[in-house]
Amino acid sequence: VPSPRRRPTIQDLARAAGTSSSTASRALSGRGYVAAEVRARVLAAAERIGYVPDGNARSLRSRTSRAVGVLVSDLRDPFYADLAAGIEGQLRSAGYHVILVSSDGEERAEAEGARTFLAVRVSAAIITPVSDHAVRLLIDGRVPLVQAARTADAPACDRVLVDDAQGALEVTSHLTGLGHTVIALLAGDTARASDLSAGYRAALGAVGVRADPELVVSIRPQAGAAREATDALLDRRPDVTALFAAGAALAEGAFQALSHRGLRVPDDISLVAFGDVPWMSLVTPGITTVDQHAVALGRMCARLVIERVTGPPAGDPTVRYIEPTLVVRGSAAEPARRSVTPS
Amino acid sequence: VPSPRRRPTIQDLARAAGTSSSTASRALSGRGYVAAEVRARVLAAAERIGYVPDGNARSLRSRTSRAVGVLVSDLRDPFYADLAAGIEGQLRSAGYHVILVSSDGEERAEAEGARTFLAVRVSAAIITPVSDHAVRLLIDGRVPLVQAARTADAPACDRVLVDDAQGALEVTSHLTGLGHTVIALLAGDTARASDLSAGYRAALGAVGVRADPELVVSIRPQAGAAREATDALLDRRPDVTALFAAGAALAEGAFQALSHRGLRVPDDISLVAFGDVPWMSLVTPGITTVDQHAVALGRMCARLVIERVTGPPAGDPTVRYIEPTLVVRGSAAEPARRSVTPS
DNA sequence: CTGTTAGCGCATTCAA
DNA sequence: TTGAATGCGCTAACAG
Repeated sequence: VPSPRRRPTIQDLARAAGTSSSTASRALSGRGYVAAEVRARVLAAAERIGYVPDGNARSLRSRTSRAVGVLVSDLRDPFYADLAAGIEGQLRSAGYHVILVSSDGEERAEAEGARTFLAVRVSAAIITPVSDHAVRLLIDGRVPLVQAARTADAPACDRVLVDDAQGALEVTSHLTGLGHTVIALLAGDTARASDLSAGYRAALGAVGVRADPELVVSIRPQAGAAREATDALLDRRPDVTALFAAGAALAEGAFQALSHRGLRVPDDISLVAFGDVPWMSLVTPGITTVDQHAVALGRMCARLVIERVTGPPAGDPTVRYIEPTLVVRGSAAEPARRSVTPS
Repeated sequence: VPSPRRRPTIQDLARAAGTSSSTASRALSGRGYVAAEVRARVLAAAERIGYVPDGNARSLRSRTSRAVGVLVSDLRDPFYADLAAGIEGQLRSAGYHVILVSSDGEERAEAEGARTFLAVRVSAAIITPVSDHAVRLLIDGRVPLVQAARTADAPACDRVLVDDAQGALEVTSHLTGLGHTVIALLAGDTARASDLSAGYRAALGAVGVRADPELVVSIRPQAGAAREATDALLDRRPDVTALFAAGAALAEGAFQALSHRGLRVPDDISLVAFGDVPWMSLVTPGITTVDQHAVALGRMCARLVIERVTGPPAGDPTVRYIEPTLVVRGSAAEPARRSVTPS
């Protein structure tokens, strides 16, 4: 049957089922009393005439929506893709749908995305903000908010964080356990850098070595920058025996720089990373790193946001942590005696 | 100022600007006559009181929406992530927002997603369907549709496709050009497989060799399956000198199987792929492959869908092609004389 | 248990 | 050029 020009409304449905529209509405939503027999009749009619409730009208009237805004920095980055996938799956199975914005790290796009969320009356939002402008906008608009994996310094709201300090501690300890003491840290200039470097310093401290500021370099979190930085670092400090690249893209750059220099991993130098992406298990040797469980992180964000939407009013902001896991592969080994240093 | 409990409506805005709500509406939308001075006053007031138009009310009344449904098979797959990123960016800059569903390849989720799109009255949809159920649903609902990178055999609609046959032809020709004739094809059991294998066969035909059916294996498009299949294939046919893994995940599995067997690439065997993902440029040697330009593909889908929404009524279904590009790295070389075959 | 009534916030007639 | 009136499709009160 060629469907009618106009989409069937609840009135059409009511007519087809021989009831009033409010009864039809109750039958569909399950709220309020409806005779079982009538209910069945309505459902059957809906199926028959191909009735699909209009979400806009529904939201308008009921002042709620099944939409959740999701704002990530860059969908092409596997971390955010996994995060988004986790969020989407969990929300979908709870009956919500996702409005997705990938800001490409641009403040402009972020703010625009936040405004979109306000406009469509999302019932909540999950974001990984680079600036706090978007956060402000959303909070001012009274949108329940959870921040994922970042701690934009500004206003307080629910967060789900990766325990960056713990992860960095573990992977750095792995290095010190192997005997390394001259360990360089390549960190991205993001909100997460301070926790990461705290973990790094803690691990060094635990074996009685003071972090050397010259070995800590902060750069844009991109492979190209990491390549250059690694090169420069190694020129300056040929005594480093291990490199901690605190991010998947950084590890990529570092890895390239190392190969390019003809340095063998881990024989000549050890390399560890933060964040697990496919290539790390494909190269030889595999990269020892820490898995941040991005999908699980996404799921937890979704769960938290649903609690906030369906649960009791406010309460204090919640912070939950995802415990990352050390993944030992082959890229870290005991330091070699490379140079002719007397000692 | 702590914003009021209730979000400002256009009535509040009208009051604040000293006009009627209809004038305010015209001032905001830019449709119809409004004195320049009044218009400025309204815009200023909107800014001041933090007015954000209610998208639901707007859609309900105007029977249009700025939402586009995007349904991909698996966000965690870099191809779909890139595709989604391309779509989202292009749509956003055209003033649309994205409702994203990642179906994880499940028909169930796909259909559910399609129903969501209908419910929220998206003005169009872009999908990579595994079954045609979702396609049907959307077409029956008169939703302008473009299919991305897949040709679900069922109903005709706009499509943007990767020229799979051409890409496969190029990469296989690269192999034959090097002197290979015993080339195995590892293909996923997807809608794209037939074009891919057509290109493969064409390349072989061009140098006068008939494709050996025993060398063509069709499997689930996953690394694990590819690992096993590669192993089995090499046991059966130790004479193959090159492997074409027609998909990034397949290439991953094949690569692992090869390393595991202690086969050196490309000295002992050549490997080429279809689809470019980060690890392919990080391993040594880099994997020779074909770049399908997923982001550009996404952008083109978005452009096409916008044309359909804003342009003249219908017209015949359009098909556009993305031309993939051969990326030569080091994983293919002249075939070695490995076995003691008497020539 | 069911039907009637009344808007949700907005864009669009139509008169003025 | 502006304002008053109307209803998009639905659900929440209320009365039966």
